[in-house]
Amino acid sequence: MVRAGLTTAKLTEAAAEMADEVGLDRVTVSALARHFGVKDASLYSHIKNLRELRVRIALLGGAEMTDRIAAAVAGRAGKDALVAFADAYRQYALAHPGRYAATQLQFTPEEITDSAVVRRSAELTYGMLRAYGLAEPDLTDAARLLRAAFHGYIHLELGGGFGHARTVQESWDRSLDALHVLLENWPARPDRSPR
Amino acid sequence: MVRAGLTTAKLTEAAAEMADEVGLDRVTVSALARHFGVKDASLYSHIKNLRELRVRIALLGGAEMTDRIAAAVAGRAGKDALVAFADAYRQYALAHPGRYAATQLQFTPEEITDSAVVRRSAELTYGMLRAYGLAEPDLTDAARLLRAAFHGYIHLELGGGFGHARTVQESWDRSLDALHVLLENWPARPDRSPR
DNA sequence: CTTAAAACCTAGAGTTCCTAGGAAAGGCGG
DNA sequence: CCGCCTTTCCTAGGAACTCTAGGTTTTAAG
Repeated sequence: MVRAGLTTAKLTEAAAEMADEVGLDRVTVSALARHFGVKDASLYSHIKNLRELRVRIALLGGAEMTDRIAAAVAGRAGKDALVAFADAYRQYALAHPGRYAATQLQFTPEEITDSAVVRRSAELTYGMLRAYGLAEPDLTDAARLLRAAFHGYIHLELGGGFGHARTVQESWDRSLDALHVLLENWPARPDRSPR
Repeated sequence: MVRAGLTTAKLTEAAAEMADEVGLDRVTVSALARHFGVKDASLYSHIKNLRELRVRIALLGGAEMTDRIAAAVAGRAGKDALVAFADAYRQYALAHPGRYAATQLQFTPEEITDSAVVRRSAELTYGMLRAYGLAEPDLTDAARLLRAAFHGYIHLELGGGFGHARTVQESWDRSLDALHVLLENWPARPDRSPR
């Protein structure tokens, strides 16, 4: 009998593909074992449990995504960089919804501490914002708002949360215009909180 | 033997409470049956399946949330309304993370068509934006960006996606300031797309 | 009191996650 | 070539969960 020759990497790749095709929640250990023509129990030599498999999908997706974004923003600044970042983000998420969904799981610190993905992603965001000349803590606030807007948009789009009257692409482009204007006119901080 | 006197409404309420306490994915039919001291199969007289239970949690959460938001924005306009809307949104989501998570499921059209929640939520958003004097399609674009930003912020906050150096509350307040400025200075539409 | 609906039950099929311990394949030194 | 050891994959099975089919008991209305 010829063996499947499984490795953790092969399992992760197949699981990621399956997640993109049928949805993350339908990636089960059983389904993955069936895909390789192998018994469920055989997978547990390569992964600790289902949770670990999902975290691996997330780390794979996160690394791929930051690679695409890094390539997109390279050599750009200001609005060019913002649009390139955002479009690369959105295109990856739409092309790989399962991997993207995995990146949105809640992680414990030890699940991601040894990974460079988080740090790299933060560096990219701050680099993209550099041209706008913001200083801390405005920089952090702006980065958080951007991340939230990007993720929220994708999440709503994937979930069908938008009607069809106006295409999402048009709204997305106009929202990026608006966010660019926002970053160029980031409001001055009040000396003390008026609220 | 005294009967539990189950109804669909009681099940939904208990399930929602359970979701807020232990997380939506740990709300199971079995756990709910145990909670009422009843066998699993007994619940299927009141709910069709687990999916329906989750949808009901979502509709309950959505209705409660729009009620809170409606009360918060009543009598306010402009930035007051924006801040009231956003704060009510965030406070509900943080106080009821399980219900809120349920509202983010992907629904089929027939699961929500008979519900007024979606329409009411849209009305609130457009009403809140009225003072900014936007016309379509800018109104739709702005509404989408706001929804995305709110949801993205909450999602990242609940998932622990933010570091602790700066409190989320501060960033949130500053982001609302920024969004207010943005809405007051929504960029003019280009006659033809320059991208 | 009768009766019919509603609430709850037993029994069981099928899926999934995961563990424990055993067998077989492949590579390595002798 | 051969024994040996690591890795890969297996059988067996427990526990939890979803859901169906069909029966029994409670409740309330006539």
